[in-house]
Amino acid sequence: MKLTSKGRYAVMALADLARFDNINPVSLRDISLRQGISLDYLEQIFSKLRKKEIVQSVRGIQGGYILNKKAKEIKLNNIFDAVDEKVKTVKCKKESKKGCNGKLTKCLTHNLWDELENHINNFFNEKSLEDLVKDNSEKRI
Amino acid sequence: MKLTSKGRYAVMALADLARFDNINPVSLRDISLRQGISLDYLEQIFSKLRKKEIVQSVRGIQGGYILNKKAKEIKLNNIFDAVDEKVKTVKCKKESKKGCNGKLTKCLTHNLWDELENHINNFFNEKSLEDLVKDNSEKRI
DNA sequence: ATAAACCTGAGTAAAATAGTCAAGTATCAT
DNA sequence: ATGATACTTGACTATTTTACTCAGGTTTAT
Ligand code: FES
Ligand code: FES
Repeated sequence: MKLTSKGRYAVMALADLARFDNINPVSLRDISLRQGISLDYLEQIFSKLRKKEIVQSVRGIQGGYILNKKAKEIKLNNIFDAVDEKVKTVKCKKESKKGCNGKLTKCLTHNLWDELENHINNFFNEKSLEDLVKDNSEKRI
Repeated sequence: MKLTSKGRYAVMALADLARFDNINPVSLRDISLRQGISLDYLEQIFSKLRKKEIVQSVRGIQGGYILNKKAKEIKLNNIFDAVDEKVKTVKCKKESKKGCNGKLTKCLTHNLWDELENHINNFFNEKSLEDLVKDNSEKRI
């Protein structure tokens, strides 16, 4: 059970963006340099974030990205969703009537994994970008 | 973020074992048939479970495996540990002084991932095999 | 005009996963 | 004794996923 780079970098990059987007758009190049993430990879990630309306782009020179909502309103959940980092614990298709064994009953562990999935998603639903930035600025004092 | 087969099958197999180990050892062949898990794969898994003293083996005809502790005392945590299904959310080495960026400070998101890791592990620490079996026998009534 | 920066899609190397395969050894029922 | 059952071990491999890279655009401030 591990976090993938895509999810990790998306959150990292947005945390960076949230800290610096006060006045001007933030360029991916800057984020790339500050966070040590490949520029090409960032572009992939931000393309998805833009499509899900988490960020807005500003083209041209001096351009970059800005948050499309308040940091408080951007939950980790939204970010993960945008970059397709999904929490998947059950093996069966949830909406299907069939269990992972192909039978009509759910397997012995289905409920357990389902609980786990909820447990993890609760965490992601509660944490916002703001929490992240706050947490870090507090630490810097 | 997903669960791997190894972890999933380990828990599935042990849940099966916990339900049937009243009198006789349970053979992997039976578990394989009931749960639809490849016998060869089960052998890999149970080898690890035995080394971590979660199950005991009984060789020869009519042999199989039995739980080495009460179902109540076997936490998901122990199982996952045994089969090397580890929860890994931070990118850096935890004990290292360096962050994932190579710098001496931890990255913006380090604390977040650490919290997440704890959050997930709490779940695994609380759930026991007994919970699983109970949950399922209740459902069957 | 030109350089900074966004935008898009394809392609690929490496790692992890999810097994399979082969060749044993121990024990028990008969 | 002996054959069948079932555990034991280690190597091997196909598939999938991940984590990028690369190449070629388009937009816009200066
Ligand atoms: S995970 Fe849903 S039935 Fe097994
Ligand atoms: S994850 Fe620990 S420093 Fe980035």
